[in-house]
Amino acid sequence: MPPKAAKKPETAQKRDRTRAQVLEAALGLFRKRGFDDTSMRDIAVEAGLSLGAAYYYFPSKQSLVLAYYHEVQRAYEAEPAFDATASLEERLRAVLNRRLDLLRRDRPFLGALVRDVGSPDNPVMVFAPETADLRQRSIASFAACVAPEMAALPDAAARLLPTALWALHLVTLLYYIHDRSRGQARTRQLVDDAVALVVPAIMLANTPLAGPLFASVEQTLVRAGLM
Amino acid sequence: MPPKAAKKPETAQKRDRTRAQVLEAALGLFRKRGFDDTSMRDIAVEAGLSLGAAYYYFPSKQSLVLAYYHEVQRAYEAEPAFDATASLEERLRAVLNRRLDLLRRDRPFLGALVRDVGSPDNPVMVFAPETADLRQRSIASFAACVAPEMAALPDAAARLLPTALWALHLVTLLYYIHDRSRGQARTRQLVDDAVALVVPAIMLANTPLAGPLFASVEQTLVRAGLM
DNA sequence: GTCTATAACATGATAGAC
DNA sequence: GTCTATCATGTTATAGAC
Repeated sequence: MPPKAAKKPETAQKRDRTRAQVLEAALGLFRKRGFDDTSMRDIAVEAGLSLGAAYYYFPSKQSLVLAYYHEVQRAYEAEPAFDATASLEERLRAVLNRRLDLLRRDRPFLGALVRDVGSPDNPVMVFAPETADLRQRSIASFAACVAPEMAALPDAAARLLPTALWALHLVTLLYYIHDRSRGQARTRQLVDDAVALVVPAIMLANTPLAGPLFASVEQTLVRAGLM
Repeated sequence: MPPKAAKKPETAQKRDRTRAQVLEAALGLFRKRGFDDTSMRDIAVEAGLSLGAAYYYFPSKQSLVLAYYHEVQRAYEAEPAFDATASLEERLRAVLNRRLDLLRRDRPFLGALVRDVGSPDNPVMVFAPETADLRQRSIASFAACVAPEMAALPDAAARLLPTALWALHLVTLLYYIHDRSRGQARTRQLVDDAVALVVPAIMLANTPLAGPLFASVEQTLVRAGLM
């Protein structure tokens, strides 16, 4: 029998409920006052618990961030982001914009969440082993978006494409976080422009000249351990 | 007369000396024990000052990071990184490797320094207005490296090139920080590979087909306020 | 064994005296 | 300019309730 199996379902349910309460309290306060201006004590009070109890469920403030990431990815996967019969351009725009939509409410505190991108020791950073699962699921969702085109592409290009699109997604997110334009219109424009540039590039990957180029790029990334 | 002019040169000198002492103490401790394991109290003691006095010179721990950035850029500009008669490939490799060399001693704590990349409010982040001067100087140093080629390129491509190379530099730095291979050999390999990919791309920018492409890219970046 | 509460610690940062 | 005192907060230790 699995070691982590719940012996007492009711207990597990209570546990999950309390945990969800803490996360909910945290996100509510983050939205109202920002990440840095919300202390673990505030979160505990809001959740009706003591500080120690809050730490029992979330061993660090950053772990609340990780839980939030999971929540966002789950929400994304909950319903399809694009119409499979639409054009490549439309599908890409739909996916990238959907991700922005999902984060819209939380944009003011996203900056605090994604910090520590550069710290190799931080378990919550975008490239950490601890977030590999989320990363893979995110890349897979881009693969699903361009599945028809991937089938037609040369192998190396096809293997590169989903990760490349995920990287584009990260860039748009970073821009989104810093975007102070009304309704973040500039980010939406950037998405449109970037997609308009990327689509022809994907098509060009089918030309014979592009073959060796993509193979070289892939070799570089593989050598670097990035793929 | 300028408002910030030194009325009493001796005082200004002492001030600068004390400031330098604090920075020196901080960097020494960062190198020995890492950024997070060095407290402002440790730094103050090492510099022979009280905590409050240390904060008088550096209003935050992050401001020590900014001072460090300035120091590195100054060191880079102190002597030419490449031989102007060398090939484009050699020059690019020389510049990128030189920047890694300058940071080699401090690599273990670089991760802590570059964190907060995503926080719009952090004044020390790579894209903040407060670091615009450093960013411009860094981009300019790449422009100097490819000056001969820029003259031969179409306008849009020429304007894009230095910033693009600076972006490549940032990527190699991020990789360097996480690189645990012996002597960070993998980063050096990545630099070689990336330069080998980039140089032909720069040459291709001269073909008539590439003209509109670069113009589109530039328009996108300008629209986004990135150039 | 599962959960919760209280106390204490370390540290970044600030206020005010001199 | 420099110091001492103090605060706020992330985190840990520990004791005990159920």
